Amino acid sequence: MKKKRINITDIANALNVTPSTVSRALNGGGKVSEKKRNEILALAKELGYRPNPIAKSLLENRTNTIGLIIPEFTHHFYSRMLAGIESVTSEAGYQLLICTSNENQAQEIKSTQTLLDARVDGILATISKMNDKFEHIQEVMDSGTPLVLVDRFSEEIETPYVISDDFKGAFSAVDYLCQIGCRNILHIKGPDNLSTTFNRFMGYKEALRKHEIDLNEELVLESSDTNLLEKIRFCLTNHQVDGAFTYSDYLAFEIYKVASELNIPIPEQLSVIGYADEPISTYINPTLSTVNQQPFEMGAFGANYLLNKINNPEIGLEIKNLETRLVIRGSCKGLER
Amino acid sequence: MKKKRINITDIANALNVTPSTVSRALNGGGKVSEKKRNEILALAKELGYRPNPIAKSLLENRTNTIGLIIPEFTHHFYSRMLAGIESVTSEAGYQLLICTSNENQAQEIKSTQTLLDARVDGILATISKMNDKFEHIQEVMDSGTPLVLVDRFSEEIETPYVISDDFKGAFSAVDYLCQIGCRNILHIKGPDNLSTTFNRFMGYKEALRKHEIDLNEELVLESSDTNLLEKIRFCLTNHQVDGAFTYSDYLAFEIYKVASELNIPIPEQLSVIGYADEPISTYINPTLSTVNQQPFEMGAFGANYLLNKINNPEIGLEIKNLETRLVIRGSCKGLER
DNA sequence: GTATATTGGTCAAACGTTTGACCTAATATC
DNA sequence: GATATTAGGTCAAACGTTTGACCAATATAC
Repeated sequence: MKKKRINITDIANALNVTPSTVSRALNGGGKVSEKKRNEILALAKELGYRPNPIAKSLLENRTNTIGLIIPEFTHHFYSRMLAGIESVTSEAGYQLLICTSNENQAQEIKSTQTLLDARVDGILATISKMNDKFEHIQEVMDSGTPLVLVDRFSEEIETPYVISDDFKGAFSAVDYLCQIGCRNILHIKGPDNLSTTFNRFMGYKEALRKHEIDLNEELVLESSDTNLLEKIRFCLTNHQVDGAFTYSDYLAFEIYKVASELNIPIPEQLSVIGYADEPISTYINPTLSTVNQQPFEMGAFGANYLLNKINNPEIGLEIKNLETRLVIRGSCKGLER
Repeated sequence: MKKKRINITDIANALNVTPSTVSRALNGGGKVSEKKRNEILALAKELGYRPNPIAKSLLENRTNTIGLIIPEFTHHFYSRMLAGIESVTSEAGYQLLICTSNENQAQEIKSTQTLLDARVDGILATISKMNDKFEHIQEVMDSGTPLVLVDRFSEEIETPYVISDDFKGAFSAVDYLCQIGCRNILHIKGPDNLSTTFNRFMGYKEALRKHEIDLNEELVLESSDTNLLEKIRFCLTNHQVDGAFTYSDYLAFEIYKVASELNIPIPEQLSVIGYADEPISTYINPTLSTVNQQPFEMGAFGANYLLNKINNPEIGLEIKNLETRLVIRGSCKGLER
């Protein structure tokens, strides 16, 4: 059974003043003599008074809470993002109400409803992979609740975004591969319909163009392909592939698998760069070069952005493209030779 | 600017009834004619009425929110645990307020304060690694807020626990190593002062005892040792080590490193079992055998336990020891041979 | 035909806090 | 000495909801 918390009226009664006076004493709003104020402060401290934020919320129509919707907890990327978000919100004295969508639109809809019902002051969300309906997002925007979307972009929703610069990230990776001498660079694309898939592919193409390498369509594979391993095997065998850039680190591991099978040494004969900088990358042999998306910074930036928007509702819609960081490890030849 | 939400009084005014009637109509508490109820329900739906949980909280002295304190987001174990917790709380219609301690006691203290201030209905926490003060935990208990601790145990705190059965987990691993014929089994202990470290070590010893193998103190190393690699090297070279059981998967990778250096083939000459079933384990070569602690189930169980305790405050203090699951992969010889 | 129960509602308090409006006594201004 | 100002408070409404107490009208029981 919850113990009764002492409240402002208890203090008021004990000192024969009104709750208003106690409130003003505690919040420093003039109108109370130095003597009374000290008495009140002392008693409040002694009794361990802590204001009830619920009463305050009801009155002020704000909860000091921000709502978060993420697709999953279990991906390292989202964990780091979450850590970044939490570091900012907790510092700013905001609480964090968390929901998952499990990449499931129905659950995402339910989550937005939950957060709106809870009267959060703002929402930070990563839309789920499978999305074709946007009414629930529109409803959030219509409600006047500040909304910032992170990580994934959708043309259909006009709101501030904080995303990672996939184009530049991919470009930097493939540019590096070209610089170390790769000429036949394989690319494995991500899931269809994701802006990230598209942008990384564009970055790949742009880097090839910069180095005057013709795009070879046969070297572009789809991760969704059911016999992806087969296709990789075919490419490695027949196209003198000397470099590979994959949509994710996990896809890079598929390349490792086939390369090891075919006795193609990495990095001597094949340089590989993945994407996301999964922790696994440093444990695998050889350690995997990759593009770090700085998810912590992304979360932190998004949270700051949202807090800003909460306090300055007139802030417009902006798309913030965060820098990535190319991390070169054992899976690539070095630059100097 | 937040749009005004329509409330019970708006509906009441529109239909010329009192808020009480609307409330009773919505909550089905008799005393309202079928006709009026339908009118009210229809209008509520049309206007998109959603009850304000804050007002309800103030009145009922419960928030339908449970608070969570975890040491980190970024460990796979805690991510999974979090997922388990969320699956239960969201299903039960509870919200989740999340804080991190960053394994830092000061922050843990701040977090408990935050959660108590927020008037959460219960707290689920994993105490931070470094803990010597317990007043803040005591304060939670004194406040009458139901508390369930997960993952880590401390003798100093008397409250329900949901922990993983480290003793049995370790026992099953070492028992397996013995069964496949290992006789000189190395163990690397975890951080001092952690109950998990102690219990896993006890499980290791008990399994040796079962198989009538004398404990060789020289085969027991400390992960905190600054020249751990050196020590492993010494053991592998001089003690004919044929099995290894480590406090964590990461420590197992240290063994991989030294074994590869010394050209000791795994699993032919050395079988290795780690602990925690990090996702990395299936990507490393050879894939690592390990003890899965079922963190998702742990989180789910803890959350269920807490919800139960919230609704039945008289529930006593129990220590629930969850089963682990031994996962045998490429780093161990098979049972039949 | 009176007493009683039932139906369908209203009223007001309560939850804890803040805040504008008001009040009184003392002090300052001229 | 009359008036204005100030300091130090009090009062009550407000936030949105629930709920026990009350009430009037109708239906039921005898």
